Order: sequence, then structure tokens, then C-alpha cells
Amino acid sequence: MTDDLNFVLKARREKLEALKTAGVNPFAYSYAREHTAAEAVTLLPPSEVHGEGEGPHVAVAGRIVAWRAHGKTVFAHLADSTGRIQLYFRKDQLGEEKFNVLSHFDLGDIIGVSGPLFRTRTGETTVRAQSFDLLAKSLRPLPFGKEEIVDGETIRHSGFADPEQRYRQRYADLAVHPEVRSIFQARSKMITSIRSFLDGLDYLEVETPVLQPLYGGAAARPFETHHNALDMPLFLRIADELYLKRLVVGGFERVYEIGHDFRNEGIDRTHNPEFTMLEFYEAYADYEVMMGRVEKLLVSVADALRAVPVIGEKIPLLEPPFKRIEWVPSLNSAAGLDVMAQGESELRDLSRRVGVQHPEDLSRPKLIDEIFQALVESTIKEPTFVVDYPVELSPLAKPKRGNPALTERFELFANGKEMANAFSELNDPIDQRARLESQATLKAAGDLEASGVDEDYLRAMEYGMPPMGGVGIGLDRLLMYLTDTVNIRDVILFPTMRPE
RNA sequence: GCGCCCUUAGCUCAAUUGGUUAGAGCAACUGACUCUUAAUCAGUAGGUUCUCGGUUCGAUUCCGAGAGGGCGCACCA
Repeated sequence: MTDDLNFVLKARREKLEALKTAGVNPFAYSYAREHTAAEAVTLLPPSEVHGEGEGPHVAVAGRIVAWRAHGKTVFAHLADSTGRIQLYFRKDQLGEEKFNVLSHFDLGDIIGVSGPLFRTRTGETTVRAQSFDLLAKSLRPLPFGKEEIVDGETIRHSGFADPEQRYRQRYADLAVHPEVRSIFQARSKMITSIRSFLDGLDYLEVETPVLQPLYGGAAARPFETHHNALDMPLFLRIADELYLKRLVVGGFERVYEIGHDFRNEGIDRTHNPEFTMLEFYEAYADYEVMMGRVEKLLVSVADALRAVPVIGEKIPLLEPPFKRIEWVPSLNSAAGLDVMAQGESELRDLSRRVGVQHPEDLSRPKLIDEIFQALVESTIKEPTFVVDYPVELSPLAKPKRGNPALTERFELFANGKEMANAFSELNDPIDQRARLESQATLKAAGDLEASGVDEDYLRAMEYGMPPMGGVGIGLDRLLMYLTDTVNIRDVILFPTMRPE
């Protein structure tokens, strides 16, 4: 759509001028709304039948979403955040002057209406308009589809279907699609229930830097920016981890942060360059304790979302305890051989058999991980903890007690997707320095996802870092799982797009 | 990043093998209509067919390049 005024936009500007000429302010300052649409609908007693008197007086406000003019009467529907209610305007009740103002109203205008409720012949609760105010004139037509209800199912005709325009103009998408609003109401409920769960365990919510002089805590390419006054590069964080663990050193024994991480990577239906991450760390807990926390957290989130209209029906029933499988035995049993004992060439043969692309380009740890993804992860449907990862796949986790080839790490999978990643966190500064230095070597050799040595973080750890469990959960993906959504853009209000 | 597909009126979609003036529904505009609900009826108007270039007597259609988007694969959460 261009910004040039086409005939549709011109017609609305002309109505705007006509309203001003008639003494109507097309953009009001406020409205004394007394009822939401949903409240108003419940106020008319069911005993009130068509033709018998009138119910209580209401004052509602919202957007005009349907308009049916019949000469000297008009039926319309008004929608607000709670639902819709029908309006009825009569020329003989409003007078000619006020009734004529209605001819300058359009779908999309925001109005306030007051009058008594009554029931129409077809049984619908309706406001008999005694007075009405224009609150905001709509100068650009919203892409409303017409709706009809057949056998209880809403069928929408000629709606707003172009996915590109729906993402770019989310305001219009939300305005015409109540079910899209439901997704984001569910998102808000999810965040609230997470806070309430962790606060209830005496966790402290904190905010750590988004702009960081060094990035770390994950393997990813960062966004880089520059601070003018300091004349230095800064990176947008790829994870919260290292700052949260500094806080545990400082004596905050249970901390969490909900915030955006930024990764300079491709965009597809499960990746947005900025995404919402929950991380929480608990001193004196190990990964066993954290598994219990994750279980209870997810159950409480799912319960909270079940109360959201429409969306609630989709929420899967989560029944703890979740299944637990060990990484190495589950892989060996799926492959039918001892995978960790295989040589390079046997591993590459196995990779090809299970469908891994370009196994020749992959390092040994990466190969094994790919085989695991193909044979085990992708088959997991019910929420399942995979525990005890090989140390070569888990540079940030403490070695497993009694088996230093493994680490105390778990990931939670459901529907073949990773939902959470957690460790007994490494708190040995000497071991940590060695691991960071090997990362720095990889970075110097050109690995774009490797991080550098964070001396300040090591200093913090040297003061003494209590043992702790830590968990990271990607909240966009959690919401996708809970609401059965396949595209991450459908759970992010304003997903990253190229400029129009 | 690679492959396949899409882009036509404000919205949803048509248009035969490359052929006259690119059609329809909704929305808009004019008129009729005092219980309608995809309101109905009559009429009117609305187009740089994503952009640029090429082939052709003639391009929405065929070819090339570009832009934006969707899906799949790879990487990542």
C-alpha cells in the first residue's frame, strides 16, 4: 500500500471533514465507559425476552467491527478487548441531526455508546443507543473479514491472510484477529506465572547488562555495536549466564532473569535474532534439584495457561515426574552398538545411515551429537529429561560424580524440541580458566561462535563460588510448545523483518 | 547460506496456448429500506498486474536481473 491517498482513504478524509463541519470532534480525549462488552452482555437477565421492556442502562466503548444500515435504523457490532456487543440505532429515538452523524461512521471507528439493553427478536443482547460519541475516526480501512456462525463455528470470509502484512502490521493483525490476541495474553500469563513460581521459592529477579564488553555463556555469533563516548566496541548479550553467576558469588543465592538475548544468525520458523530467555541459578543445588524445579515450573505455567480462552484448550497435560533417560545408554540402544567406542570412520558411516548431512565436515563431538539428535531427540514426544551428557559436548558443566567422562547436565525435550538446558554449574576457577582459554584458541583460529577469556568472571569465581544448579529456558519456544504453534513469529509481537 | 514456490483493486481471489478494454465477491461511493446479523436490492467508481530490462505485431502470461515474502534443508535456542 502506498501512502498516496487512494479513493478509499479519500472517502474517509471527506467524512472526517464532514464530521468537523457538523461540530463533531473526531478525536476525543476520553470516554466514561461503564461496562466492557462482555460485562454488558451478562447484565440483561435471561428472563428478559424480546418485546418485553428494557434492561439496565450501559455505556460501552470500542471499535465498530460490523455495520448494517437499514434506512432509518442501523445495527452494528462494537468490539473491545473482552468481546463484542450489538448496537441498535433508530432515527425516531435519536432525532434526525444525531442520526445523520452515523452516515459518516465507518468500520474501524472507535466510538462510545450508551443506552438500555434489550433483547432482539433473534435473542441477541443489544444496546439501544440513546447517545453516542465518536472517540477516534479511522482514516485507513482495517482488513476486516466478515464472519458468520454456522453450527457454532465461526467462518471468516475474505480476511487478512497475507502472513507478511500480518507480521509487519501486527497492530492490524491484532485488531481483526481476536485469536492472535489470545496468544499474547497467554504469553503474558506465562511470564507472570514464571515470576510467581520463582518468587515463591525466594528467588530474586535481577537485571544484568544487555550491552557487554565481552560476550559469553553460549556458543553463538553476537551483534556488535560501538559506544561513542568510551570509543569501544560493545556486544549485545548472547546469554545472561556469566553475570547471574557473578551475583551468586555476591551472596544472592537464588537469582533469575527474564530478558532478551541476541544472536546474529539466520532467521527461520524457530529462530528470531532477539528472543526471550529465562535463566535461573540456585546456590547449593545440583542438577537433580533443578530437574525438580523445571518440572514444577512447567506444570504451573501449563495450569496458568489453561485458563486463557481459546488457547487453554490446546495446552498439553503435563504429568510429573517426567521420563528420564540417560544420554549414552539411550543412544547405544537406539543405534544397536556402543557409539562412544567407535572410530571416526565407523561414526561417519553411522551418520550417513541415519541421515546426517555432510558428516565429513563435522568434528567427532559434533558427529556424535548429530547421531543423537537423529536417533533419540527427534523421537521424543512426551516431556523427557535427557541426562548425563558426554563431557566433550558440555564444556560448561561439572563432571559427573563417579564418571568424569560424563557431565551433570540435562536437557528437557518434548515434541522433538529442546525446552530447557541445565547443569550442575562449574565453580572451579582453575578448570574454568582452562576451558575459556581453549575457547579463546578456537576463536583465534576463526571459530565465530567461540568466546574469549572473561578475566573479570574468573576473578569473581576465584573469590569463591558456591556450588549451584542453573537452568535456561527459551520462553518463545516454551510458548510454542504449550500452544502448539509452529512458527516463532506467531508468538513474538514484532518479529524481526527486512524493511519494506 | 542453498533449493523450490509466491507477489494482480483497500481485502480475498480469477484471467484458456502469448491475443481486443485484466474480472468477481467483500470493502468504498450514490439511491431504496424502522429487529438486522456474511443484511438485502439497484447503480457507480476503483489497476504502474512487485521493480527494471529483454523476446514478440502483441506480455499478468515467456526469458534475465533485482526486491519482498512463504516453505524445505543446513546452523543455532
